[in-house]
Amino acid sequence: MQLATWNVNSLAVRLPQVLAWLAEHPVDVLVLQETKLTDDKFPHAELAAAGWQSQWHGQRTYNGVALLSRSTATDVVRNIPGFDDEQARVIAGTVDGVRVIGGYFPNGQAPDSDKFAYKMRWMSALREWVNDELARHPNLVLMGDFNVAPEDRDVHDPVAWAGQIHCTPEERAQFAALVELGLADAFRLFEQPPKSWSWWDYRNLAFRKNQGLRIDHILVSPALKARTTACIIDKAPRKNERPSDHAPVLLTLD
DNA sequence: ATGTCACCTGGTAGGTGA
Repeated sequence: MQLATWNVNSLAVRLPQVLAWLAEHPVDVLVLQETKLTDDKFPHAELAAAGWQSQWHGQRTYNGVALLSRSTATDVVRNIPGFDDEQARVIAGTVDGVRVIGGYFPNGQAPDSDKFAYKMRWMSALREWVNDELARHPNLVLMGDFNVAPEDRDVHDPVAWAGQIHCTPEERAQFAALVELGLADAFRLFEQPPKSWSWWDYRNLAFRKNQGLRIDHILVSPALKARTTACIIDKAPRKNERPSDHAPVLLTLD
């Protein structure tokens, strides 16, 4: 079984690239972030024609998430239960016995901003809910754009980024708290090329210079960790004409 | 080099968020 996550930065713009990528990587599950589509505009027919069922949770202009799957997703949940949120950031469902939670974590903008406080509240609420979900679903994967670089080795220039958004101690503590629920960062279960990033700023020729951050993650429960055989970042779509600023992350299970 | 992109409003540019 293969699962993947990709922040597409507008599905209206990137649908052809998603279809092309799926044709090359016929994964069982793909969660998308930043679809930036209202629910009435979601391209479920095009995805169905290619062989993927869709569950989606969108809004105007910003955010928006989706869960694409070969098999039907059941027990679908939109956003964090009990957490009042105007923003569409979570889609969850059970596919082939695996509980899949796809998240577009808040960016947080700057450590002293209201948006950062929201990011902290959001991550705390997510953690409490994921803890409940883990009790119900031993086979669980939490993946998406976390907007957190967990360690300095996930940052191209740790000195320049020290204390900046994505790299603050508070965000890293929130990430660590998710891991402490019993989840494993699947990417770090394997030897990886140094300077592996999942996001490169559109500015400053950052991709060409490989100046990026690893902020897109796949966390697996203990039962799934035992089945995990690979986890890679696929940089290829970042080389497309008109790419997303993020690359997909791919998980392979036995 | 703050060297980009996507989307909105309200218009042939400017603001916002990332």
